[in-house]
Amino acid sequence: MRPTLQTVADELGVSRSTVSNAYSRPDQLSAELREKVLETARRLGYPGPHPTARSLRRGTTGAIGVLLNAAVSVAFTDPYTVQFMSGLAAAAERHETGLLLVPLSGSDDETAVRLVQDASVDGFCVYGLPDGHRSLDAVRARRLPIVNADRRDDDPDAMFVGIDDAAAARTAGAHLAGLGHRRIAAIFALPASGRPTGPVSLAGPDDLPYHFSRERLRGYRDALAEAGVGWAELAFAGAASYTRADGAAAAALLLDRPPRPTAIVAVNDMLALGVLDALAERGLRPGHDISVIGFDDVPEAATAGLTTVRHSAREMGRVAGGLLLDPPAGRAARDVVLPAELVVRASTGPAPTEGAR
Amino acid sequence: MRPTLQTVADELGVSRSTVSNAYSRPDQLSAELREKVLETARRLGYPGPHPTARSLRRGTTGAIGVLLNAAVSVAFTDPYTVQFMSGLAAAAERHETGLLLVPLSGSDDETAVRLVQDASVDGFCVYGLPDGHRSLDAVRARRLPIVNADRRDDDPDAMFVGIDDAAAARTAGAHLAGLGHRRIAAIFALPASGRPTGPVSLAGPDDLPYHFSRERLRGYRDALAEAGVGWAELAFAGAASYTRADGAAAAALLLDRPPRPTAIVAVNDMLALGVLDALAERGLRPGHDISVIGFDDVPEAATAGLTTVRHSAREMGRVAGGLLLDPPAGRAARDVVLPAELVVRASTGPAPTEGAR
DNA sequence: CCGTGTTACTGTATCGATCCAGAAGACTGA
DNA sequence: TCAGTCTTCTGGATCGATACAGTAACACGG
Repeated sequence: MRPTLQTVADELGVSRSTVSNAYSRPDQLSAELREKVLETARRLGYPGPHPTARSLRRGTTGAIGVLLNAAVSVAFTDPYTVQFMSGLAAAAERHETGLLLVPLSGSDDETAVRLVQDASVDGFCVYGLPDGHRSLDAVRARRLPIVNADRRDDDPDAMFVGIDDAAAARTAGAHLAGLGHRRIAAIFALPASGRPTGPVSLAGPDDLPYHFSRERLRGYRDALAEAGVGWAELAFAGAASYTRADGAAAAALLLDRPPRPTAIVAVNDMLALGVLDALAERGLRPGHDISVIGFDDVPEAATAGLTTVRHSAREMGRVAGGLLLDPPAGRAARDVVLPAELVVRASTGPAPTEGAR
Repeated sequence: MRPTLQTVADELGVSRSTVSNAYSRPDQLSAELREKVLETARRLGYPGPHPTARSLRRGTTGAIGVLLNAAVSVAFTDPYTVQFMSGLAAAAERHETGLLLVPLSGSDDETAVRLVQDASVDGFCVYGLPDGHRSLDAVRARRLPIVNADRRDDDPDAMFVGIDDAAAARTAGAHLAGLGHRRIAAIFALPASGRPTGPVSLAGPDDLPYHFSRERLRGYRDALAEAGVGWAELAFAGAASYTRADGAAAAALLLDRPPRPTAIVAVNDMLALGVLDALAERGLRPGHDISVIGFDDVPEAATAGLTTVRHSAREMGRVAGGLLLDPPAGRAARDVVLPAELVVRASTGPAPTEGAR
């Protein structure tokens, strides 16, 4: 039988409490006895206090749950997510805390809810889930600390970390407009509800289920409106996921049917890189024939010469972890807005003059 | 106060067991009563059975622990690890199981042990830890299922998944020898014991603390010995970590002091890609001036034209998860050796004739 | 020698569920 | 009709620890 505290206590003729204290509160017993206890434990093959039992009694688990928007298996291949996780992990390391990845992806709603309910964690980091995802109710029901990363919802108790997406997008939009672009298309992704990549009509940014996409599109809308380009004049394509391949597929639809836009904005870099792929396939020169703007400034963006909005996913992860593991007292401090800036690279340039090509 | 099973039971005038059954064993009570219980629970804001309490009673936690060799924060940036994790996550998803990342990196030995002891998991996947890592004893003491990925140790109970590293390396070594290479150097990494990247002398492969490095070097040794190249004729450089940058640094040491090798083999692709970087910096042509072989065939290897040994990290992760979550009956089936094959690309070519350059 | 502390350890209640033996009632078949 | 089975629900034991109040022993100042 697996040895327990009691086993060790009996062997030594001391009380269970004393053995427990030997592990968790060394100041509660003499150094000699403690040594004797630990030695006996070693001899009996007692691996130390049972983590689950300890968690139950203590009321804390030493782990935080991470809810990812995509399949864990996909998330790992997305550089932005990887950076975010890397920051989160750094924070967890500092607090000697584990990271429990909750695989929500393939699961139906019911399973997703159960997974959230069953997660032994002290708090949740919700990363990029679409609004209204079934698991969100389950998360709230747990009444644990929650930090939303790159997303906001109507939960007044949830903490937040992210950037001012709308403001950043406004800057990017102004940049485009300043270059003379008027025929502009936008690419975003829609949750994997089986919806195919394709052109869509969009009454307004509010129709998008992802907070960051929504805000970013809102920023573009405002900036372009200021330049005299109305919402109705924009073209849209919805990708099936936030991946490069789907970005390329979405771009293809925009490029292959007239009127061809002079600029394409994507709500993140992966989609934008896909756009560049689609341009390359067609022999179109980014920044000359068609301007492209991404968002996030993942490492590949620099290599590809992609104009984008730079902010630090890693820092965001770090802050998210900090908020969960060491929540600041003030309510205001639980809402962290990180800086972001437009990085102009070769993928944007003056709009080609009408009929020049 | 947070509602418990009892709260719901009292409200409804039924027993605690019945409420429990409503959640966990629907066949044990009538559909109507179950609906009433769930409805009451919803009304009271009861989030479902407490995961920790349930785990304690049931004896299972619904999560598996992952011990990574590097800082979690670094691991996420290594493509091979990412692929492995992606496979592991896929397996976890299928079994509705969480993945608990145990951040061992920055921690001193004592902390590492505590983290392992405190992890609420049903099993451990040990991935690429160096032999003798302190946490390994702690893992064994837990007496949980263990699967070693890409590593073997002397624990007879541990399961295994990996490839036949030595055989694969032998094939690669034969390839090099067949191309006429005789002045050959090898690059590997040493655990982050503060040891700097630098040239080292190595009595034999056995001195390496990483199983896979050891085996791979062993394979090269055998193949080269067969071609008449003795161990003493080989040059070595130890990198501080398995990263591209450290690979480049290690390669620099080999390239900048005569006699310059005609071929450099690295125990993984990241180091090898670093070697290519170092070559590029010096205007040396891989496959002409210097041949380079990696190991793993990460996606970047194809782009870089790197000759390497292909095997699937993703599949390995998947198998590791399967072994943990659904252990096969037979002892033999708990030792899975996946296929691997040499992929010859542009980075290897005939050895330059002496003094040709 | 008493009162007050301090140190070192014990014992019981408790964390929040699940398990399992068993009871009560309904149903079945001969 | 009555034993036997099924369905539905109950109650107590239990998982393995920690918290906290309490006790005994010893020290120390006055």
